[in-house]
Amino acid sequence: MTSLAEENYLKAIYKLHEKTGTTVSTSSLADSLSVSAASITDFVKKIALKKLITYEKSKGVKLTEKGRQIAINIIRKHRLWEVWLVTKLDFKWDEVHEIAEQLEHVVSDELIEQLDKHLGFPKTDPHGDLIPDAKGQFAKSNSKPLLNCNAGYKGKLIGVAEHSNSFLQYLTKSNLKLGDEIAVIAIEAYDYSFEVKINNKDRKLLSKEVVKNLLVAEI
Amino acid sequence: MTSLAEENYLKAIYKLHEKTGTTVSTSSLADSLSVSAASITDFVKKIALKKLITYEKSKGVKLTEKGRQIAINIIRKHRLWEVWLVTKLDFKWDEVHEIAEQLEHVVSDELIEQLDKHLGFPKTDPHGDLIPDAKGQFAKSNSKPLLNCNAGYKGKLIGVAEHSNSFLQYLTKSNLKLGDEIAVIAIEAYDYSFEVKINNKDRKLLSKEVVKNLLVAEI
DNA sequence: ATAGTTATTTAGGCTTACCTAATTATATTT
DNA sequence: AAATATAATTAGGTAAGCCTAAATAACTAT
Repeated sequence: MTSLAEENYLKAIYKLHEKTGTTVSTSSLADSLSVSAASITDFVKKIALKKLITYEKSKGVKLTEKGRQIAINIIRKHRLWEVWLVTKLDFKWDEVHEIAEQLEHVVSDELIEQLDKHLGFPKTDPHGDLIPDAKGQFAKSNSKPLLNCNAGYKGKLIGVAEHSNSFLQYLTKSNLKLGDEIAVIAIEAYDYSFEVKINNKDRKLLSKEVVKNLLVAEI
Repeated sequence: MTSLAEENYLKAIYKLHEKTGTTVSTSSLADSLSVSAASITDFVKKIALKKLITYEKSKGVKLTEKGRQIAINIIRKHRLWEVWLVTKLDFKWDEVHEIAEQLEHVVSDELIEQLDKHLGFPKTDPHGDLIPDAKGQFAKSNSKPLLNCNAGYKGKLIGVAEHSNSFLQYLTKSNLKLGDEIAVIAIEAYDYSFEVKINNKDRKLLSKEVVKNLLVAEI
Protein backbone atom coordinates (compact mmCIF):
# COMPACT_ATOMS: atom_id res chain seq x y z
CA MET A 1 0.00 0.00 0.00
CA THR A 2 2.57 2.56 1.12
CA SER A 3 6.10 2.00 -0.13
CA LEU A 4 9.25 2.38 1.93
CA ALA A 5 10.15 5.53 0.02
CA GLU A 6 6.72 7.03 0.58
CA GLU A 7 6.91 6.35 4.30
CA ASN A 8 10.28 8.06 4.51
CA TYR A 9 9.11 11.07 2.52
CA LEU A 10 6.02 11.49 4.66
CA LYS A 11 8.02 11.18 7.85
CA ALA A 12 10.58 13.72 6.63
CA ILE A 13 7.84 16.17 5.64
CA TYR A 14 6.18 15.74 9.01
CA LYS A 15 9.41 16.41 10.89
CA LEU A 16 10.38 19.43 8.80
CA HIS A 17 6.92 20.91 9.20
CA GLU A 18 7.10 20.31 12.94
CA LYS A 19 10.41 22.15 13.07
CA THR A 20 9.59 25.12 10.86
CA GLY A 21 5.82 25.40 11.04
CA THR A 22 5.69 26.29 7.34
CA THR A 23 5.21 24.38 4.10
CA VAL A 24 8.18 22.17 3.37
CA SER A 25 10.55 23.17 0.56
CA THR A 26 12.05 20.91 -2.07
CA SER A 27 15.57 21.72 -0.95
CA SER A 28 14.97 21.04 2.73
CA LEU A 29 13.51 17.67 1.81
CA ALA A 30 16.42 16.98 -0.52
CA ASP A 31 18.76 17.75 2.35
CA SER A 32 17.08 15.60 4.92
CA LEU A 33 16.52 12.63 2.62
CA SER A 34 19.92 12.89 0.91
CA VAL A 35 18.31 12.85 -2.49
CA SER A 36 18.67 15.34 -5.34
CA ALA A 37 16.19 18.21 -5.57
CA ALA A 38 15.08 16.96 -8.98
CA SER A 39 14.12 13.60 -7.49
CA ILE A 40 12.14 15.34 -4.78
CA THR A 41 10.09 17.27 -7.34
CA ASP A 42 9.33 14.03 -9.17
CA PHE A 43 8.34 12.08 -6.12
CA VAL A 44 6.36 14.85 -4.55
CA LYS A 45 4.20 15.09 -7.66
CA LYS A 46 3.50 11.40 -7.45
CA ILE A 47 2.40 11.31 -3.84
CA ALA A 48 0.35 14.47 -4.34
CA LEU A 49 -1.70 12.47 -6.86
CA LYS A 50 -2.27 9.90 -4.12
CA LYS A 51 -3.57 12.70 -1.86
CA LEU A 52 -0.88 12.13 0.73
CA ILE A 53 0.34 15.71 0.42
CA THR A 54 -0.69 18.93 -1.28
CA TYR A 55 1.87 20.37 -3.67
CA GLU A 56 1.98 23.74 -5.32
CA LYS A 57 4.69 24.23 -7.88
CA SER A 58 7.65 26.05 -6.37
CA LYS A 59 5.74 26.63 -3.14
CA GLY A 60 6.58 23.51 -1.19
CA VAL A 61 4.43 20.72 0.18
CA LYS A 62 2.11 20.06 3.09
CA LEU A 63 0.75 16.77 4.47
CA THR A 64 -2.91 15.98 4.01
CA GLU A 65 -4.70 14.42 6.97
CA LYS A 66 -4.19 11.03 5.32
CA GLY A 67 -0.47 11.65 4.89
CA ARG A 68 -0.19 12.97 8.43
CA GLN A 69 -1.74 9.81 9.85
CA ILE A 70 0.73 7.64 7.99
CA ALA A 71 3.65 9.78 9.16
CA ILE A 72 2.51 9.70 12.77
CA ASN A 73 2.09 5.95 12.64
CA ILE A 74 5.67 5.55 11.45
CA ILE A 75 6.82 7.80 14.26
CA ARG A 76 4.78 5.76 16.75
CA LYS A 77 6.42 2.58 15.55
CA HIS A 78 9.88 4.12 15.54
CA ARG A 79 9.55 5.30 19.14
CA LEU A 80 8.06 2.07 20.43
CA TRP A 81 10.92 0.12 18.86
CA GLU A 82 13.41 2.50 20.48
CA VAL A 83 11.85 1.86 23.86
CA TRP A 84 12.12 -1.85 23.25
CA LEU A 85 15.76 -1.65 22.20
CA VAL A 86 16.69 0.29 25.32
CA THR A 87 14.53 -1.38 27.94
CA LYS A 88 14.59 -4.99 26.76
CA LEU A 89 17.79 -5.34 24.74
CA ASP A 90 20.02 -3.02 26.79
CA PHE A 91 20.99 -0.68 23.98
CA LYS A 92 22.12 2.85 24.85
CA TRP A 93 20.03 5.84 23.77
CA ASP A 94 22.62 6.78 21.18
CA GLU A 95 22.60 3.33 19.57
CA VAL A 96 18.95 2.83 18.71
CA HIS A 97 18.10 5.28 15.96
CA GLU A 98 19.47 3.42 12.93
CA ILE A 99 17.95 0.11 14.00
CA ALA A 100 14.57 1.71 14.69
CA GLU A 101 14.71 3.31 11.23
CA GLN A 102 14.51 -0.19 9.83
CA LEU A 103 12.06 -1.66 12.30
CA GLU A 104 9.60 1.22 11.86
CA HIS A 105 8.72 -0.05 8.39
CA VAL A 106 7.59 -3.51 9.46
CA VAL A 107 3.90 -3.78 8.67
CA SER A 108 1.61 -5.42 11.21
CA ASP A 109 -0.87 -3.61 13.39
CA GLU A 110 -1.14 -6.56 15.77
CA LEU A 111 2.64 -6.59 16.15
CA ILE A 112 2.69 -2.95 17.19
CA GLU A 113 -0.22 -3.30 19.59
CA GLN A 114 1.40 -6.34 21.20
CA LEU A 115 4.73 -4.56 21.39
CA ASP A 116 3.06 -1.56 23.03
CA LYS A 117 1.49 -3.89 25.59
CA HIS A 118 4.76 -5.78 26.15
CA LEU A 119 6.43 -2.45 26.93
CA GLY A 120 3.68 -1.38 29.32
CA PHE A 121 2.22 1.32 27.05
CA PRO A 122 5.09 3.78 27.37
CA LYS A 123 4.29 7.48 26.90
CA THR A 124 7.76 8.57 25.82
CA ASP A 125 10.75 7.14 24.02
CA PRO A 126 14.33 7.01 25.35
CA HIS A 127 14.91 10.62 24.24
CA GLY A 128 11.78 11.89 25.97
CA ASP A 129 9.78 12.23 22.76
CA LEU A 130 6.08 11.57 23.08
CA ILE A 131 4.71 8.34 21.61
CA PRO A 132 1.37 8.89 19.85
CA ASP A 133 -1.34 6.36 20.64
CA ALA A 134 -2.82 3.91 18.11
CA LYS A 135 -5.20 6.64 16.92
CA GLY A 136 -2.39 9.07 16.30
CA GLN A 137 -3.07 11.26 19.33
CA PHE A 138 -0.16 12.80 21.21
CA ALA A 139 -0.40 13.53 24.92
CA LYS A 140 0.12 17.19 25.86
CA SER A 141 3.64 18.11 26.81
CA ASN A 142 4.63 21.08 28.95
CA SER A 143 8.33 20.86 28.30
CA LYS A 144 10.45 23.83 27.27
CA PRO A 145 14.11 24.36 26.41
CA LEU A 146 16.23 25.04 29.46
CA LEU A 147 17.48 28.06 27.50
CA ASN A 148 14.10 29.71 28.11
CA CYS A 149 14.42 29.45 31.89
CA ASN A 150 15.75 32.05 34.28
CA ALA A 151 18.23 31.83 37.12
CA GLY A 152 16.50 30.23 40.09
CA TYR A 153 14.46 27.87 37.91
CA LYS A 154 14.30 24.28 39.08
CA GLY A 155 12.94 21.51 36.89
CA LYS A 156 13.41 18.00 35.57
CA LEU A 157 15.17 16.98 32.37
CA ILE A 158 12.48 15.23 30.37
CA GLY A 159 13.76 15.30 26.80
CA VAL A 160 16.27 16.45 24.23
CA ALA A 161 15.63 18.58 21.16
CA GLU A 162 18.60 17.19 19.27
CA HIS A 163 19.17 13.51 18.61
CA SER A 164 22.64 13.37 17.11
CA ASN A 165 24.91 10.70 18.50
CA SER A 166 27.49 13.31 19.42
CA PHE A 167 25.01 15.27 21.54
CA LEU A 168 23.65 12.17 23.24
CA GLN A 169 27.15 10.92 23.92
CA TYR A 170 28.12 14.31 25.31
CA LEU A 171 25.23 14.09 27.78
CA THR A 172 26.12 10.55 28.78
CA LYS A 173 29.74 11.55 29.30
CA SER A 174 28.56 14.53 31.37
CA ASN A 175 26.47 12.15 33.45
CA LEU A 176 23.22 13.87 32.48
CA LYS A 177 20.17 11.71 31.86
CA LEU A 178 16.41 11.98 31.59
CA GLY A 179 14.78 12.41 34.98
CA ASP A 180 17.64 14.41 36.47
CA GLU A 181 16.71 17.49 38.45
CA ILE A 182 18.29 20.66 37.10
CA ALA A 183 18.50 23.92 39.04
CA VAL A 184 19.69 27.06 37.26
CA ILE A 185 22.18 28.86 39.48
CA ALA A 186 23.30 31.61 37.12
CA ILE A 187 23.29 32.59 33.48
CA GLU A 188 26.33 34.30 31.99
CA ALA A 189 24.99 37.25 30.04
CA TYR A 190 27.93 37.32 27.64
CA ASP A 191 27.70 33.84 26.07
CA TYR A 192 24.47 32.52 27.61
CA SER A 193 26.21 29.65 29.31
CA PHE A 194 24.27 28.21 32.24
CA GLU A 195 25.67 27.31 35.60
CA VAL A 196 23.44 24.53 36.92
CA LYS A 197 23.20 22.07 39.77
CA ILE A 198 22.26 18.48 38.92
CA ASN A 199 20.24 16.45 41.42
CA ASN A 200 21.21 18.90 44.15
CA LYS A 201 24.79 17.71 43.92
CA ASP A 202 27.01 18.35 40.94
CA ARG A 203 27.63 21.85 39.66
CA LYS A 204 28.05 22.06 35.90
CA LEU A 205 28.58 24.66 33.23
CA LEU A 206 26.47 24.15 30.12
CA SER A 207 26.92 26.10 26.89
CA LYS A 208 24.07 27.88 25.15
CA GLU A 209 24.19 25.23 22.42
CA VAL A 210 23.57 22.57 25.06
CA VAL A 211 20.82 24.28 27.09
CA LYS A 212 18.99 25.03 23.85
CA ASN A 213 18.63 21.29 23.36
CA LEU A 214 17.71 20.27 26.90
CA LEU A 215 13.97 20.09 27.51
CA VAL A 216 12.75 20.54 31.03
CA ALA A 217 9.43 20.58 32.89
CA GLU A 218 8.16 21.40 36.35
CA ILE A 219 8.83 18.65 38.83
CA MET B 1 25.41 -5.01 0.43
CA THR B 2 22.78 -7.72 -0.04
CA SER B 3 19.41 -6.54 -1.35
CA LEU B 4 16.05 -7.71 -0.09
CA ALA B 5 15.50 -9.63 -3.32
CA GLU B 6 18.88 -11.33 -3.07
CA GLU B 7 18.20 -12.39 0.49
CA ASN B 8 14.89 -13.91 -0.53
CA TYR B 9 16.38 -15.72 -3.51
CA LEU B 10 19.20 -17.17 -1.42
CA LYS B 11 16.80 -18.27 1.29
CA ALA B 12 14.49 -19.90 -1.26
CA ILE B 13 17.40 -21.71 -2.91
CA TYR B 14 18.60 -22.93 0.48
CA LYS B 15 15.19 -24.27 1.41
CA LEU B 16 14.57 -25.97 -1.91
CA HIS B 17 18.00 -27.57 -1.79
CA GLU B 18 17.34 -28.73 1.77
CA LYS B 19 14.08 -30.30 0.63
CA THR B 20 15.24 -32.00 -2.58
CA GLY B 21 18.97 -32.46 -2.06
CA THR B 22 19.59 -31.57 -5.71
CA THR B 23 20.43 -28.42 -7.64
CA VAL B 24 17.52 -26.02 -7.67
CA SER B 25 15.55 -25.58 -10.89
CA THR B 26 14.34 -22.32 -12.39
CA SER B 27 10.73 -23.43 -12.21
CA SER B 28 10.82 -24.50 -8.57
CA LEU B 29 12.31 -21.13 -7.67
CA ALA B 30 9.70 -19.37 -9.79
CA ASP B 31 7.04 -21.27 -7.89
CA SER B 32 8.31 -20.59 -4.44
CA LEU B 33 9.06 -16.92 -5.06
CA SER B 34 5.93 -16.26 -7.11
CA VAL B 35 7.96 -14.74 -9.90
CA SER B 36 8.04 -15.66 -13.60
CA ALA B 37 10.62 -18.18 -14.77
CA ALA B 38 12.12 -15.57 -17.07
CA SER B 39 12.78 -13.28 -14.12
CA ILE B 40 14.45 -16.12 -12.26
CA THR B 41 16.86 -16.75 -15.13
CA ASP B 42 17.74 -13.05 -15.18
CA PHE B 43 18.29 -12.73 -11.49
CA VAL B 44 20.13 -15.96 -11.10
CA LYS B 45 22.68 -14.84 -13.68
CA LYS B 46 23.24 -11.66 -11.74
CA ILE B 47 23.86 -13.26 -8.37
CA ALA B 48 26.05 -15.91 -9.98
CA LEU B 49 28.36 -13.06 -11.05
CA LYS B 50 28.50 -12.02 -7.41
CA LYS B 51 29.59 -15.57 -6.50
CA LEU B 52 26.56 -16.16 -4.30
CA ILE B 53 25.49 -19.17 -6.35
CA THR B 54 26.80 -21.29 -9.17
CA TYR B 55 24.62 -21.43 -12.25
CA GLU B 56 24.81 -23.71 -15.23
CA LYS B 57 22.48 -22.90 -18.07
CA SER B 58 19.41 -25.13 -17.96
CA LYS B 59 20.89 -27.14 -15.10
CA GLY B 60 19.73 -25.20 -12.08
CA VAL B 61 21.61 -23.41 -9.34
CA LYS B 62 23.53 -24.19 -6.17
CA LEU B 63 24.60 -21.94 -3.31
CA THR B 64 28.27 -21.13 -2.90
CA GLU B 65 29.63 -21.13 0.64
CA LYS B 66 29.21 -17.36 0.67
CA GLY B 67 25.59 -17.60 -0.45
CA ARG B 68 24.92 -20.37 2.03
CA GLN B 69 26.21 -18.27 4.92
CA ILE B 70 23.92 -15.41 3.94
CA ALA B 71 20.93 -17.75 3.64
CA ILE B 72 21.62 -19.36 7.00
CA ASN B 73 21.93 -15.97 8.63
CA ILE B 74 18.51 -14.96 7.32
CA ILE B 75 17.09 -18.22 8.64
CA ARG B 76 18.75 -17.62 12.01
CA LYS B 77 17.17 -14.18 12.19
CA HIS B 78 13.78 -15.45 11.07
CA ARG B 79 13.70 -18.14 13.73
CA LEU B 80 14.91 -15.91 16.53
CA TRP B 81 12.22 -13.38 15.69
CA GLU B 82 9.62 -16.15 15.71
CA VAL B 83 10.73 -17.18 19.19
CA TRP B 84 10.43 -13.57 20.30
CA LEU B 85 6.96 -13.18 18.82
CA VAL B 86 5.70 -16.30 20.59
CA THR B 87 7.47 -16.07 23.93
CA LYS B 88 7.47 -12.32 24.52
CA LEU B 89 4.56 -11.01 22.48
CA ASP B 90 2.13 -13.90 22.96
CA PHE B 91 1.58 -14.70 19.31
CA LYS B 92 0.48 -18.19 18.33
CA TRP B 93 2.76 -20.43 16.29
CA ASP B 94 0.55 -20.02 13.24
CA GLU B 95 0.66 -16.22 13.40
CA VAL B 96 4.36 -15.48 13.31
CA HIS B 97 5.62 -16.41 9.88
CA GLU B 98 4.58 -13.35 7.91
CA ILE B 99 5.84 -10.94 10.53
CA ALA B 100 9.17 -12.77 10.82
CA GLU B 101 9.50 -12.61 7.03
CA GLN B 102 9.76 -8.87 7.40
CA LEU B 103 11.85 -8.76 10.56
CA GLU B 104 14.44 -11.19 9.18
CA HIS B 105 15.70 -8.51 6.79
CA VAL B 106 16.56 -5.95 9.44
CA VAL B 107 20.31 -5.46 9.34
CA SER B 108 22.25 -5.23 12.59
CA ASP B 109 24.48 -7.90 14.00
CA GLU B 110 24.36 -6.37 17.49
CA LEU B 111 20.58 -6.42 17.36
CA ILE B 112 20.50 -10.13 16.63
CA GLU B 113 23.07 -10.98 19.25
CA GLN B 114 21.18 -8.96 21.86
CA LEU B 115 17.91 -10.53 20.80
CA ASP B 116 19.45 -14.00 21.09
CA LYS B 117 20.63 -13.13 24.60
CA HIS B 118 17.25 -11.61 25.54
CA LEU B 119 15.60 -14.88 24.53
CA GLY B 120 18.08 -17.00 26.48
CA PHE B 121 19.88 -18.42 23.43
CA PRO B 122 17.05 -20.68 22.25
CA LYS B 123 18.04 -23.77 20.24
CA THR B 124 14.77 -24.15 18.36
CA ASP B 125 11.98 -21.96 17.04
CA PRO B 126 8.26 -22.36 17.84
CA HIS B 127 7.93 -25.06 15.15
CA GLY B 128 10.85 -27.07 16.48
CA ASP B 129 13.25 -25.96 13.74
CA LEU B 130 16.87 -25.62 14.78
CA ILE B 131 18.30 -22.14 15.13
CA PRO B 132 21.84 -21.91 13.75
CA ASP B 133 24.37 -20.08 15.92
CA ALA B 134 26.06 -16.80 14.98
CA LYS B 135 28.67 -18.74 13.00
CA GLY B 136 26.00 -20.55 10.99
CA GLN B 137 26.38 -23.89 12.75
CA PHE B 138 23.31 -26.03 13.34
CA ALA B 139 23.12 -28.39 16.29
CA LYS B 140 22.61 -32.07 15.38
CA SER B 141 19.04 -33.23 15.38
CA ASN B 142 17.91 -36.80 15.81
CA SER B 143 14.30 -36.21 14.89
CA LYS B 144 12.44 -38.34 12.36
CA PRO B 145 8.91 -38.33 10.93
CA LEU B 146 6.46 -40.27 13.06
CA LEU B 147 5.57 -42.02 9.80
CA ASN B 148 8.91 -43.88 10.00
CA CYS B 149 8.11 -45.33 13.42
CA ASN B 150 6.60 -48.70 14.21
CA ALA B 151 3.80 -49.72 16.50
CA GLY B 152 5.12 -49.69 20.05
CA TYR B 153 7.32 -46.65 19.44
CA LYS B 154 7.22 -44.00 22.11
CA GLY B 155 8.73 -40.57 21.63
CA LYS B 156 8.31 -36.85 22.00
CA LEU B 157 6.92 -34.44 19.42
CA ILE B 158 9.76 -32.02 18.76
CA GLY B 159 8.93 -30.45 15.44
CA VAL B 160 6.78 -30.23 12.34
CA ALA B 161 7.84 -30.73 8.73
CA GLU B 162 5.09 -28.56 7.34
CA HIS B 163 4.48 -24.96 8.36
CA SER B 164 1.21 -24.05 6.68
CA ASN B 165 -1.29 -22.26 8.84
CA SER B 166 -3.86 -24.93 8.16
CA PHE B 167 -1.61 -27.71 9.44
CA LEU B 168 -0.55 -25.76 12.52
CA GLN B 169 -4.14 -24.87 13.26
CA TYR B 170 -5.18 -28.50 12.83
CA LEU B 171 -2.62 -29.49 15.45
CA THR B 172 -3.73 -26.77 17.83
CA LYS B 173 -7.35 -27.81 17.40
CA SER B 174 -6.35 -31.42 18.01
CA ASN B 175 -4.60 -30.31 21.18
CA LEU B 176 -1.22 -31.49 19.93
CA LYS B 177 1.81 -29.37 20.75
CA LEU B 178 5.60 -29.59 20.83
CA GLY B 179 6.82 -31.57 23.82
CA ASP B 180 3.87 -33.92 23.88
CA GLU B 181 4.66 -37.60 24.36
CA ILE B 182 3.37 -39.77 21.54
CA ALA B 183 3.03 -43.55 21.75
CA VAL B 184 2.17 -45.51 18.60
CA ILE B 185 -0.49 -48.06 19.46
CA ALA B 186 -1.23 -49.40 16.01
CA ILE B 187 -0.76 -48.64 12.33
CA GLU B 188 -3.56 -49.39 9.87
CA ALA B 189 -1.89 -51.15 6.95
CA TYR B 190 -4.51 -50.06 4.45
CA ASP B 191 -4.21 -46.27 4.69
CA TYR B 192 -1.25 -45.86 7.01
CA SER B 193 -3.28 -44.06 9.62
CA PHE B 194 -1.75 -44.14 13.10
CA GLU B 195 -3.56 -44.83 16.31
CA VAL B 196 -1.61 -43.01 19.00
CA LYS B 197 -1.79 -42.11 22.65
CA ILE B 198 -0.86 -38.55 23.66
CA ASN B 199 0.80 -37.92 27.04
CA ASN B 200 -0.42 -41.31 28.23
CA LYS B 201 -3.99 -40.06 28.16
CA ASP B 202 -5.82 -39.21 24.94
CA ARG B 203 -6.20 -41.75 22.15
CA LYS B 204 -6.12 -40.22 18.68
CA LEU B 205 -6.25 -41.31 15.07
CA LEU B 206 -3.81 -39.52 12.80
CA SER B 207 -3.82 -39.78 9.00
CA LYS B 208 -0.71 -40.63 7.01
CA GLU B 209 -0.58 -37.02 5.79
CA VAL B 210 -0.38 -35.87 9.39
CA VAL B 211 2.16 -38.39 10.74
CA LYS B 212 4.40 -37.62 7.77
CA ASN B 213 4.68 -34.08 9.09
CA LEU B 214 5.14 -34.82 12.78
CA LEU B 215 8.78 -35.02 13.84
CA VAL B 216 9.57 -37.07 16.90
CA ALA B 217 12.64 -38.02 18.92
CA GLU B 218 13.54 -40.34 21.78
CA ILE B 219 12.49 -38.98 25.15
C1' DA C 1 13.89 47.87 -11.43
C1' DT C 2 17.63 45.18 -12.88
C1' DA C 3 21.40 42.00 -12.07
C1' DG C 4 22.81 38.29 -9.74
C1' DT C 5 22.03 34.43 -6.81
C1' DT C 6 19.59 30.58 -5.19
C1' DA C 7 15.75 27.34 -5.51
C1' DT C 8 12.92 24.59 -8.34
C1' DT C 9 11.50 22.23 -12.26
C1' DT C 10 12.05 19.89 -16.80
C1' DA C 11 14.30 16.72 -19.86
C1' DG C 12 16.63 12.75 -20.61
C1' DG C 13 18.91 8.62 -18.49
C1' DC C 14 20.12 4.77 -15.37
C1' DT C 15 19.43 0.49 -12.37
C1' DT C 16 16.70 -2.95 -10.06
C1' DA C 17 13.46 -6.24 -10.27
C1' DC C 18 9.91 -7.51 -12.41
C1' DC C 19 6.73 -8.80 -16.88
C1' DT C 20 4.99 -11.25 -21.61
C1' DA C 21 5.82 -13.45 -25.90
C1' DA C 22 8.80 -15.99 -28.67
C1' DT C 23 12.48 -19.26 -29.04
C1' DT C 24 15.37 -23.05 -27.85
C1' DA C 25 16.60 -26.90 -24.81
C1' DT C 26 15.46 -30.95 -22.40
C1' DA C 27 12.30 -34.85 -21.18
C1' DT C 28 8.68 -37.94 -22.12
C1' DT C 29 5.84 -40.74 -25.04
C1' DT C 30 4.75 -43.54 -28.60
C1' DA D 1 13.83 -41.99 -33.40
C1' DA D 2 10.18 -38.76 -34.04
C1' DA D 3 6.62 -36.30 -32.00
C1' DT D 4 4.99 -33.98 -28.20
C1' DA D 5 5.16 -31.78 -23.91
C1' DT D 6 7.56 -29.27 -20.47
C1' DA D 7 11.26 -26.32 -18.84
C1' DA D 8 14.48 -22.71 -19.57
C1' DT D 9 16.25 -18.88 -21.98
C1' DT D 10 16.28 -14.73 -24.88
C1' DA D 11 14.37 -10.43 -26.45
C1' DG D 12 12.05 -6.49 -25.59
C1' DG D 13 9.43 -3.76 -22.21
C1' DT D 14 7.66 -1.53 -17.73
C1' DA D 15 7.49 0.99 -13.10
C1' DA D 16 9.85 2.82 -9.11
C1' DG D 17 13.17 5.67 -7.47
C1' DC D 18 16.97 7.67 -8.23
C1' DC D 19 20.63 10.70 -11.16
C1' DT D 20 22.91 14.98 -13.98
C1' DA D 21 22.57 18.97 -16.81
C1' DA D 22 19.87 22.60 -18.57
C1' DA D 23 16.09 25.77 -18.12
C1' DT D 24 13.07 28.60 -15.47
C1' DA D 25 11.24 30.74 -11.38
C1' DA D 26 11.80 33.15 -7.09
C1' DC D 27 14.28 35.76 -4.14
C1' DT D 28 18.12 39.52 -2.76
C1' DA D 29 20.73 43.31 -3.15
C1' DT D 30 22.06 47.24 -5.17
